[in-house]
Amino acid sequence: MWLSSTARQALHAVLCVAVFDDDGPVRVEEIAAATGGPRNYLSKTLHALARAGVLRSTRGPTGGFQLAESPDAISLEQVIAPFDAVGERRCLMGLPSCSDAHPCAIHDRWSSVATVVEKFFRETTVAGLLSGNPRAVNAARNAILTSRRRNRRKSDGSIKRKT
Amino acid sequence: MWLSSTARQALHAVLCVAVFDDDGPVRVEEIAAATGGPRNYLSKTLHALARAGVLRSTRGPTGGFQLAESPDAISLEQVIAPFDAVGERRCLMGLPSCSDAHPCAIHDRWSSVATVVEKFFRETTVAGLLSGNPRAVNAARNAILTSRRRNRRKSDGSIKRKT
DNA sequence: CGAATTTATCATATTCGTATGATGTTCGCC
DNA sequence: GGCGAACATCATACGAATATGATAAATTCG
Repeated sequence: MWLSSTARQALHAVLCVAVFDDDGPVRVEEIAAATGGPRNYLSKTLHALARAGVLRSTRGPTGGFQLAESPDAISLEQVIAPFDAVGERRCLMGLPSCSDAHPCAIHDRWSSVATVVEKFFRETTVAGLLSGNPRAVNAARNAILTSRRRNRRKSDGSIKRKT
Repeated sequence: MWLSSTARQALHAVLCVAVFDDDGPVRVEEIAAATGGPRNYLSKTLHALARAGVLRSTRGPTGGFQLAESPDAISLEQVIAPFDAVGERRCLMGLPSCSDAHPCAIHDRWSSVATVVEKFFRETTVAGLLSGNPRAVNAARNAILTSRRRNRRKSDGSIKRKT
């Protein structure tokens, strides 16, 4: 039950990137340090998010990952979709013939619950997360910042455009 | 997302057994035929359900699986628990420190959704499934019955106690 | 241009859920 | 008791998700 490990990493990574939106790209190394995930596997995950149109990647020095769109245009479903099919509802017992027309014994009761879950992922946006809990957002910022401090990034603080 | 393959098999199997409650035990072979699942793996799954106190198994001829308790005393969570930890809520992003006291950026919004899901599995009972959709229940009965007819079980119809 | 930096990608390993086949164990019945 | 039916269990295999390490490709900057 619940999300796969990769989908969780993806959500966490997108939050890390979103927190630094308008401050230039965030590197894989920094995200890996902040989330504790494996670096190269994370790279693959982030690349998939870029292909999905959620992130934008730039290579070379000063490179990294940024949001591809405005935070309020990115739903959690978009972030999770490449790794975990949260959109397509399936029969709780795996019956292939189960549908609204030919419901299994659990279908009706489960449908109303599944609808709530799907609605959550579809309607919750990255912007919603950012505005929801300032303390958690600051914690994410700090995780990235300490990673930068450790590695003495040349461009520390100089790329910032907004704050 | 959603249930593991094994948990789905378990749900389906319990439904098959429940449909024949009071009609004597149902054999693994019959359940496998009805669900299309692999026989020995199903055996293992059913055994786990027996250990969990959901089913009762008897060996030898006339053996098979029965419900261990009354259908209204068995929740879907009990059926799923041995295979899929649906009870323990986890942080959507995998943060180990995430809790009500130290919520992550998604925690609060997600909690209310997760509560609905957990409540569903905790409060929906096997009896509820049986009473919910007579046509689906009949379909399950027939799947087992045709399996019996194919194998010409000696005790066909002779064990029935109620209907 | 050349060196440094960073993402992209490939080949391979590990782990876990799932599945298979063979064999052991218990039970009912003659 | 002995035979056959049924669950129990073990050894093994397969595949997908996850992870690792090495290498390629792109970009910046001096």
